[in-house]
Amino acid sequence: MLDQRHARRGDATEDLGKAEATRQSILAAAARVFRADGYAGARLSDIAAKVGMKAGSLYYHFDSREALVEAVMDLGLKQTHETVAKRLRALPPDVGHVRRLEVAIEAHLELVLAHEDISSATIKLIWQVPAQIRERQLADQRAYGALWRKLLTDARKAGAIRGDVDLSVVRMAIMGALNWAADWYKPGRMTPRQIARDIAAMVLGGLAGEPKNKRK
Amino acid sequence: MLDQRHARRGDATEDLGKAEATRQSILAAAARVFRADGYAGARLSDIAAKVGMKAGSLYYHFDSREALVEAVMDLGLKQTHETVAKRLRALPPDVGHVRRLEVAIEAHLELVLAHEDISSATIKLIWQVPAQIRERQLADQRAYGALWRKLLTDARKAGAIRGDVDLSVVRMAIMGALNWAADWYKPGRMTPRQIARDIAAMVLGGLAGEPKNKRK
DNA sequence: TTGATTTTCTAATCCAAATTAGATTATGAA
DNA sequence: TTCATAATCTAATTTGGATTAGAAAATCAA
Repeated sequence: MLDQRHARRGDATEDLGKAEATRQSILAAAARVFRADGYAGARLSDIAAKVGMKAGSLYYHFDSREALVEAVMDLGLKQTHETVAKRLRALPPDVGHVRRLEVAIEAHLELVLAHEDISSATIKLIWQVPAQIRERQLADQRAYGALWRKLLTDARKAGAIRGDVDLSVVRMAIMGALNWAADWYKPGRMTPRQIARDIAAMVLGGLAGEPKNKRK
Repeated sequence: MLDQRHARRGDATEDLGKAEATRQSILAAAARVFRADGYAGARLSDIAAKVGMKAGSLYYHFDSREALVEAVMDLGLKQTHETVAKRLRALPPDVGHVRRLEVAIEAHLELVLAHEDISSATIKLIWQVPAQIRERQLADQRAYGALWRKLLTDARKAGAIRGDVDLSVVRMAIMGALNWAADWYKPGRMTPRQIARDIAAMVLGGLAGEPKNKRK
């Protein structure tokens, strides 16, 4: 479909052909608009304008508004999953379970708070989007959920985390604490990393009592 | 506007006059529909049907779709705030700070998970609704936020919670963990109270290490 | 250049709901 | 009963965007 005979040099990120390139920028623009205005409030014309085209032209790249939002979410989920997984893989193999959780929390949160990022749009959209799209999306999220489930069950097996709480609840509570940040965070006072540390400290160490390791 | 000469007996809950009574049932129906279908997906005709009337008739009670959703949210926020505050007030004055936090967490979560409740609709709607409504709503939430802020700062002053985390972050993380539950919770496996206990255990005691008080 | 193909634009058309106007029915006081 | 007002209904009308069809413009291999 795309004739690429001509495009055979440069790195993988650059070399996508024109259609694919605009497709990407449409996705980026859509993510921003959907994120800012919500699924209901986002207009195709807004998205198109951000890319410098007219609403109708979007249909050359996407079949419909719904197809577009679904593409955004697919990409966002994949990005989140891959980024977190990569950060975990990059850890030395002897790193403790609690530290691994801490790293996962930081990685996820940084994606959530990344300005104009597709990951955060995805998170916000999941409960706004038509039910049918949501079903598919939630199904896809299982794989990412599994990553976290494993993180937690491994930690428990090793005795690194307490045994008296339901791990599904814990997992969702962590997701909630992190994802909610997409909504209230305003850049300035604190960096994503600082926020991640505080949330990790609370989740892992608990609020009650004195800190295990006094920070700073 | 409402002639109540005739309605001068019975308790306060019963005696609202017809208009006010249907207004209430419209709000309840709207909460359910908005909660289930999202702001974008909810149709006035669905809401009207649930009350047993036609879409047009809603306009006798509310100026517009937006006015309706805003009324739902106002009521939901007020309900949440009042319920949590009441539960805290009901506590003996010598109850410790950590326990007070625990109670607030339980109360909030039970509202969030209450089936067909206006509180939970409000929480879900906040990020779906048009920006202008959201602004007003977030402003109103400050009062409720202040309740939590006080809970946390009092606890810290008393040395009941660790001193090395930002309390705003903590507060929002707790809200996130609790509010997110509105989305994933399915009645059946666990009760809202059990979930609340696990989240409170994590937030207050931390995941790492053994539980302070082994449960059950 | 040229023609084929890809990409975008313009200008309808479509459509699902929100909204409104006026008619109709309920209700309760006299 | 009767009247006035409250509450609802019916049946348009409006509206804001999504979607589409066909006309331009851009791109590029030859």
